[in-house]
Amino acid sequence: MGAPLIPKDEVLNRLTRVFRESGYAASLSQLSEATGLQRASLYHYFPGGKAEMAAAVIERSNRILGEEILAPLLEPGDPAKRLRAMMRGLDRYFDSGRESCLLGSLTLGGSRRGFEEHIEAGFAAWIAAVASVLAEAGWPRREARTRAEDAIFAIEGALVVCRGMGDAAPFRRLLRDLPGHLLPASTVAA
Amino acid sequence: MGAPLIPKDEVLNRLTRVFRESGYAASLSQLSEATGLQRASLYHYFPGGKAEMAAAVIERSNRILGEEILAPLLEPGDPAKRLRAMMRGLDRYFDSGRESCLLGSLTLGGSRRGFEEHIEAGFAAWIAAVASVLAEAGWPRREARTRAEDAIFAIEGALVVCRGMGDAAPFRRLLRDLPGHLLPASTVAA
DNA sequence: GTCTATAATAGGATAGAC
DNA sequence: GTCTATCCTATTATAGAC
Repeated sequence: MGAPLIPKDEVLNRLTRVFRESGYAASLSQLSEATGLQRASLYHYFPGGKAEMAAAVIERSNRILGEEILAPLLEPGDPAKRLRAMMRGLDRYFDSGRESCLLGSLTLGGSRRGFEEHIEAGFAAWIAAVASVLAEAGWPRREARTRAEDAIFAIEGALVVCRGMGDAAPFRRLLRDLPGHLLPASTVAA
Repeated sequence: MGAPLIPKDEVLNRLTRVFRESGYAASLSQLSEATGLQRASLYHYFPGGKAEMAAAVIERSNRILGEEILAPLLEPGDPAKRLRAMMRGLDRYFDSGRESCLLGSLTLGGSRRGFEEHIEAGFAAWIAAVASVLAEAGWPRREARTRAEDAIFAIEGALVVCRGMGDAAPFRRLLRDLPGHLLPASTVAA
């Protein structure tokens, strides 16, 4: 005893899995089992308990979203290609529709717990990044914004429905079709 | 004591509210408070406990979905008008984006509880009804099906994102725009 | 059909040894 | 940094009176 069993980053990975699957209803038993750490050890990393674990997991998830999925959107180059790069990032992140969205899962259960602003920020950054590419692709600002919202709606909804239907295929189909639906007609083939 | 305080249908209404908000993580305390019935009285109506309450609530919700929201889609008349009638039904059902989707909320938490097929059936009926109208409006069967899926994705996703952002306006905007996006160009103005 | 009372279990969190 | 042991509360569920 004394030496870390796994790096804190790996602890966060495993906590994330549980929160994605169960939302804030995730129990300390589940979180303990997933990490291989006893309850008390989790409190060493997160003195604030479950609320702090959830907050840490969201903050990190938002950082990864920005660095690994939204980053391609902000680089120079063909907007259509960048959009397709984001779709590939999402396919990986959501394991082709088999994994839930952490932000979406944590919206359930209403009452205040102190990480609402992180959820809001995550969705906002995602929408803003997509809107920025669509504006660059030729859409007026307003149109780019609503199309970006629609894109995130479609992705989040596909995850919900595919979970409910027990079939992830429609999620993969959506990722394939989305760039063509979002871009102006003239740039689709680009 | 002995006489029913409220009709069973009203009990189901109130249970539904809680499950929509909290998913299956809803506690018996919450369900008891929402109905005004003690735990033991809930077990009188639902001997199978929480799982039976959830199952009853979904079955009834699916019936209402069919009768009050999908019914307009299956009547004769202009497809565009019928689609807009469904949007009005959804606006009511989801309280303009302020209320969550019961089916979506209950997809969280992974493990088997015996009502997965009701969730699946609810989504399937919804998609099939929309696809049927879109086919009638002129789309080939395959195209009608994928557009119907996309419609349900958008609605479910908008509910999730609006919950996360604390702003229901984008949901109302989506309901306004959807018919125009779903129908063939020639029929949009009809 | 509703209640009070109770049981048994699981939940979140803390103290303190090593 | 991890553990065992413990605390208190909440949870699900049942028994039985009225």
